[in-house]
Amino acid sequence: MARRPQRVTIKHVAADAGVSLQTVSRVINKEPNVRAEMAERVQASIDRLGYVPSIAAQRMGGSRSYLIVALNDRARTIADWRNRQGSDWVDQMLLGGMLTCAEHGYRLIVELVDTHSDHIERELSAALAALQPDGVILTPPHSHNPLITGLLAEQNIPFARVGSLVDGPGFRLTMDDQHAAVLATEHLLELGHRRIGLIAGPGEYELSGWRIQGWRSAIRAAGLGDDLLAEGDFGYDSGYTAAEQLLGRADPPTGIIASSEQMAIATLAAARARGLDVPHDVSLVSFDDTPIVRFTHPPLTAVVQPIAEVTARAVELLIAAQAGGEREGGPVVVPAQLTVRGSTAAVR
Amino acid sequence: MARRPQRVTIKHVAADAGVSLQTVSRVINKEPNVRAEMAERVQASIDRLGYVPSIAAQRMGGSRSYLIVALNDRARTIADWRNRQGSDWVDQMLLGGMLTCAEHGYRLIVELVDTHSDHIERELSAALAALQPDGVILTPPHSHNPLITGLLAEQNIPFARVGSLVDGPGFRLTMDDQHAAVLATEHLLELGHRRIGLIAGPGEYELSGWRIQGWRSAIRAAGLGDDLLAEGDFGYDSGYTAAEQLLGRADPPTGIIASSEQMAIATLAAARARGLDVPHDVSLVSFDDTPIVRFTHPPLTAVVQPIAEVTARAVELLIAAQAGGEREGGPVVVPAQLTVRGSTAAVR
DNA sequence: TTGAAAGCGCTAACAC
DNA sequence: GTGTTAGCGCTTTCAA
Repeated sequence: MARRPQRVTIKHVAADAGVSLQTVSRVINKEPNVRAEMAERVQASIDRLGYVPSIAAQRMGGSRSYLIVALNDRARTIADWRNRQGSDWVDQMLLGGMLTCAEHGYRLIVELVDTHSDHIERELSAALAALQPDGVILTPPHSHNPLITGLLAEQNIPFARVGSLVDGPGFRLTMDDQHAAVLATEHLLELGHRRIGLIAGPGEYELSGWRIQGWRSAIRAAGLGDDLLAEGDFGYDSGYTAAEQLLGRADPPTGIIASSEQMAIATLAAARARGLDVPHDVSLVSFDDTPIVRFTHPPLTAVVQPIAEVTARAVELLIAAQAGGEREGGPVVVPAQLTVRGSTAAVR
Repeated sequence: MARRPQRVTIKHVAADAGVSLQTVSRVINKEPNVRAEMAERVQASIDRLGYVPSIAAQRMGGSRSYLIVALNDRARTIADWRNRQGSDWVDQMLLGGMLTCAEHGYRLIVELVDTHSDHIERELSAALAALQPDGVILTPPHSHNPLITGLLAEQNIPFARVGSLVDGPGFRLTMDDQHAAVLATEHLLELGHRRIGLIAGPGEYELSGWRIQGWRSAIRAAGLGDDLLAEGDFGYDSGYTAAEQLLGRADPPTGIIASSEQMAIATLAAARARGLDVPHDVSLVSFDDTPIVRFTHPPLTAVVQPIAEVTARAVELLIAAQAGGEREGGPVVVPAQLTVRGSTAAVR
């Protein structure tokens, strides 16, 4: 490959504007202590020459890298992709994260790491060393992994923990899963259901517990028992098993809330296999509003998780932290909502 | 924010191994002219210290940036995302691109640019200046945009053109849309259909033409007429209109091939609105095997486009080009396949 | 085969 | 307010 052509550098701008490098640098970084008139002149040169700073050079100079890393679970992400079932989590993260990054001159880089790997620290350290990101977004189940959070804290890299509320360093963001579970449960209660089951996610995810709490509190507030609980791993097979377990009881639920899209469609299939009609024999709520759940028959009532928005907020927090804003306070909550579709109906 | 802690740099490794910086650099970059014994010693130090080179510094030193940019159409990508209908194109690109990048120590960065913008060159130049990627992947309709390809060629940045066959610089990759259209058409012919319509994509996409050619050649080979042609813009509304147009004819098709997921589900809806049963009154083939088309009723027979694999191949070509391999020759073809589902049946 | 010197583009720290 | 100096971590010369 031939060498790259001559780039426009800060030097060219400085020469063009007849000022020092430093002044140009100040203008680029919107620092104070530059006369407006001077700033304008420099900006004019920048525009004329079409100068854009190299982020590699900026990073080398000791400033930011303008890179934010989104860390996802490798196994789950790849599995979802291969299925082409796109839990669409990554898609939504990319949307929210990347657009917000772009607004601030940052880029988002998606990285996958093994959750259950003993060399997780090495993998993460390598990524941090290579990229030197200005911030990291952690998604469950990484969000509360002390190996990860510890490393990040130690290296003084701002990070956001999505879906985690346990104490510790890092910004915390949630979609208020507990409240979302309450919404879903109350929706079924209002339709007259008295036996409402929950297929929870794996205990390794904090949000699995929150959803159980929300479901339980709503159930109890209605004076009902909370024994219709099963657990899956978010995957289809486990959802099918859990649904069978619930539907096979002597007192089966008339309404089921499934903690993931895959478990919801598995429940749909399990109900159908038993000759049960959804929604008339069993109502079903999915905890994920993916493209798929809107095209099943019937389309599923679902908890809409604002993944894109949460990621956008995470990016903003990280960039603000970079800029020196030492935000403190509680977690950022972007509440999920319930979208009612054909899979829930009044109890027969 | 406090400063970052001391990183492990090439200096530490050099000191640890008792060699010069240059020797370490040679080992990192697997250059020849290093005695095996020496290389081993240096590698041992690298491993022990957990050293990973900074890509910013590598880039500054005049070497690669280890970054590959995937350029997508802003408006379409955002619209798809917002719908949460994920044409899942970006998802699949990210999968294929990012995993392959990771294998070679590269990262993939997704960038969005406006296709129909007059400042497209400025947008692109800015991204190139900031990131200095080692390669760029162009997706339709950017793949044959001379403003873009010209700029890239001029700056000597290797790039891959997905879904474009027109002459010019850059690697060309296709999923053999023409053949895919033949497959879809022949499938319908084998089912006994004699009136097979095509809802083509917009002419601005090269692949729209290829699909028309494939459909036409198969139709003609069967001795049939090729007048059942309508055009959409890949979106739902245009697909609905096109479907109405075809189905409203005096001699409506008994089989329709739609050039996108959205146009396929629009056709499904249009058929249903006319009281037509799919597949018994009209058979339907989608040109995109997204999560959604497998959950419509009936699930759609679809052309499966190997987006992830094409992107993976593109990444490999770009990295090889970086390394000096001046590959020449024809386009890389990763053929699409047909998956038969419930939306196609023998003609009644 | 190895090492020393210079420089990539930018910013921090300091001087003016 | 503005300019000067030094240096980030690495790779490219070039010399040994």
